This record gives sequence, C-alpha cells and structure tokens, in this order.
Amino acid sequence: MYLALKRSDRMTPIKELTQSLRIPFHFAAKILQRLARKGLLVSLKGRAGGFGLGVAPTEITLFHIVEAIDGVEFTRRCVLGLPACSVENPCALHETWREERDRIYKMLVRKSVAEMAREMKNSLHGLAATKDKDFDGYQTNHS
Amino acid sequence: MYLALKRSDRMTPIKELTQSLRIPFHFAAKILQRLARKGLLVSLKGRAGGFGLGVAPTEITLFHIVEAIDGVEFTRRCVLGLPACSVENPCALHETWREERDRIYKMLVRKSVAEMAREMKNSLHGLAATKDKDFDGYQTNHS
DNA sequence: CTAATTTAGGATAAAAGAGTCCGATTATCA
DNA sequence: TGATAATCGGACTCTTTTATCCTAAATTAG
Repeated sequence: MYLALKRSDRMTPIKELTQSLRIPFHFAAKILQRLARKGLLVSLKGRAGGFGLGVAPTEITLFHIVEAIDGVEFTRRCVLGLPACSVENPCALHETWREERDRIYKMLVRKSVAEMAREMKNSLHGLAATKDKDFDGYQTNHS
Repeated sequence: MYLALKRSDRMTPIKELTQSLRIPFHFAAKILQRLARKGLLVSLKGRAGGFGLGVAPTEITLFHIVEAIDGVEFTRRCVLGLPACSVENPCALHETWREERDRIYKMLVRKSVAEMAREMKNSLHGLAATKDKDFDGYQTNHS
C-alpha cells in the first residue's frame, strides 16, 4: 500500500519505508523480498535502488499477496484436519466450510491493493508524517 | 462427536475413545481435559471413570468448542494485525472482514455437536469398527 | 577503480504451538 | 484396606513459525 501511494518512478529503499511505517527493517526486507520474487514488486540493488510495484496496483489483489506469503493450501484443506475428507467422504463441515471459504476467496480476489491503499491513505500519511523521530528502521546497532 | 453418538449412561475412558478413533492417547486426553474444565464434558476418576457429555449435544455448539480451545480473540482482532484499528480508525479491510467474520461466527453458533455427530455417524462407526487392530491408543511403551 | 549504498539469501535465534510424559490424585471394587 | 483403573495438571520435548542477523553481490557516483 505504501508503494502504491508513492506512485513515483524512483525506487523506494527499505529504510525509507520502514522509517515511515515504523516497522523493523529486517522484517520488512523479508516480506518485500518474497513479493519481489513473485513479481508483485520489482527491486534494484545499489545506489538509487529499492523496491517498486512490479504490476499496476489495480492488478495486484489480496489473493496474490496471500498466495505469495502463505500459499493457497487453505482452499483445499479440510477444516477439521481430516486427511480422508472429500466430496465422497465429507466431514461434518465439508459443505458448510466450503461456502465460507469460497466467499473469502472471492473477497480476496476482488480486493486490490489500489483500493486498499486508497482507503488507508490517511493513516499511512499519518504514519509517514511521524518519520522525523529517532526511529532509524534498524532495531539494533545504529550503523 | 464420539461421545454424543455413544449416548450411554456410563463414562467413556480415554483409552476406548482413542482406540476407536485411532488417535494418540495423551493428545486426546489434553483436549478432553480442556473441554471438561469448561463444563462441556464431565469427567470421573477411578474405576468406571472416564468422560461423558456435560450438556446435551444439541446445546453444545462449535462456538463453545472454539471458545474452549482457541478463545474468542478472533472476533475482535484486526485482520491486518494493526493495534490501532477501530471503527474510528478502520484498516482497509475493517468492514469487509467484519462481514466474513460475522458469517463464520453465526455458523459456529448455529452448528451443534448433535448435528455434526449425525452427519459423521458413518465414518465414526467405520473407525470404531477397525479397533481390533494392534493399535493400543498409546504411541510409545506398550503398557 | 574505489567507496558507498542497497538488496539477496542463507544461517541463526527466538517464540509459539503442539504433542508427550509422568507423578499425584481420586475413585471403585474385592 | 489394598490393588487397580482412571483423570489431573505441570513439566518437558519436539516441531513449526516468525524474526533477526550477517555476508555476498550488485549498482552507481565520484
């Protein structure tokens, strides 16, 4: 969302993002890295390097992000954890849970990063406004 | 569900249940213990001891079980994990997730153990029928 | 070419969760 | 009253997940 709101042609370094959002550097780094590997973000090393969107924010959905971070196993897995659960041999929640799961799936596919970023514009701005505090984005040794 | 299907006035020892269901003894013990502490089950030590339903199976809902095992934090927690998320300061998914969460909550409250036990009668019987194998309910030292 | 900056990715550490074990306690039966 | 059959609950272990750290590689400015 932060990158979507920036909409600049330059790359955004992890450090800038984590200072604005006040989250740990290495924590964000791993997440950005994973999203970049999936093509949702692009990255560039070295000076003037950083991260940017790899696809238009209207095209990135919550489902893409869930897929990149947690995988899609939840769309198949029996909610009671029974290995033998199937249409032929359904558990007590097979159909009931399929309905809920399908709704959530549709919601994830529907919701874009562009939409979410728009809705959180104010709070993300608010966070960015506090960036001139002494939070350097690194949790430990102030390098 | 197993206890609901038994519907006997005697108590069911953990060992019988775990042999029928082919699950580890100590694993089941901990779960039964927790449900008993919440009053959903009753327990009795000593000879002729074991576990039984503490309430009619029509009165025990999935929500009661989720509450006893995992707690109800999920009904409050922001799906994005933001501590400051609230109606006044909603995250990008605040309302969307509230809808899904409410649906699931209603489903949990609606679904009773009696209903689930009825639906799984066949597979639970099937499991119980295989109990004369060499599975003694304990994972380790065959006491 | 060198120094500075920035991400990449593997290694490690910390935390959480799940599962197991065991001694203590309680109850029943003979 | 002693032997036996059970649960109780804390301690322990194992696995998984989450978070952090560190070195290498890439890129650019000077």
